[in-house]
Amino acid sequence: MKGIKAVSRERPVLIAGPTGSGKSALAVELAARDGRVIVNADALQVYQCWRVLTARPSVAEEAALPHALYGHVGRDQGYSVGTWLREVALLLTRPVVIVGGTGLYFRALTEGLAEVPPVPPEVRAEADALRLSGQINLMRQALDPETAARTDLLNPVRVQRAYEVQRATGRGLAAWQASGAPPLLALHDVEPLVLRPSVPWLDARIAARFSVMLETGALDEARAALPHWQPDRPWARAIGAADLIAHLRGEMTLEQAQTSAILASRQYAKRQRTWFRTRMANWHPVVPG
RNA sequence: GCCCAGAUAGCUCAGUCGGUAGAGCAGCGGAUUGAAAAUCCGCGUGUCGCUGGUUCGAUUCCGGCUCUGGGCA
Repeated sequence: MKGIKAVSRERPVLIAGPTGSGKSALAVELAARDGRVIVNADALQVYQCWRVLTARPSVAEEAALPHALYGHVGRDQGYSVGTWLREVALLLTRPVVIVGGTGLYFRALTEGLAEVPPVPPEVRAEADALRLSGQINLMRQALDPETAARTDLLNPVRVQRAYEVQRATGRGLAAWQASGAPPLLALHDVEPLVLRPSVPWLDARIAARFSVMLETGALDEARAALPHWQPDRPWARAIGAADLIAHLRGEMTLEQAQTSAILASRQYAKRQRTWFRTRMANWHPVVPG
């Protein structure tokens, strides 16, 4: 890939990019050149149960160079930006290239994440019950004015998060977020790269990639996940997972599952593009292809 | 060849008792501080198949034509 020579050998490198844009290849190049550890910044590639479906590096690729935070989380373990950030902090003693597609993770890394105590499982369970029974209003009403003002009150999961923090800590989310924590890696101390492929180029890659996934075992992974399938769990949110499960259950043809998964990937890539465009405007753009 | 039903947004369709039309999906734009590959918000001009007629006015009613289903031969 062009322009790599200009990338500092000393500073940590961050690589963000939409799904299928070729981030991993770029990370490998820089890791090989500078002896960096490749650190995952993708919310789904942390799960052990998916490798092919989440386009995680292969066993051979993981063996060839040091990788961290890939496939190290079990189905039943909780995981979040906070968990990820704490894990990354422990890795920064070595040269790294942090690569992934999760904008929120990069945001937390370079702008800091408020230190909010963890929400106990019973509070989460209570809030889940409220959301699932459509009682968002009850949760909305429990918020303090400051928190309510900066929360998207039409978004159930945002309301639930604010409610959970209020309930668990007796303090509003806004108050917690006001005491901002310093970033682990400020933008001016790193080499921030963002891949910005053209839409047609990426669409073609996404479609081709899903075919390769099917040829290299995506269905086997889905088959293995089938007995444990719980659509609401974070690991089950991997794009294409629900479609392949539906196919294995005889609810749709493989072709339908493929079409649906490719569509979902394109829509995801679009959301990523929006994040990168508006929130990574000062990152260094790299055009692949 | 005849009969019936359709032809409206990229797709599937609704609707207009005649005053130039609207949903879902797709697409586009946006938000996004602990489930983020999640979740949420905003955006709808399209020869209403073509062509005559009636009418102040037709996508809407009438005739013809074309195409697509289905049926009868």
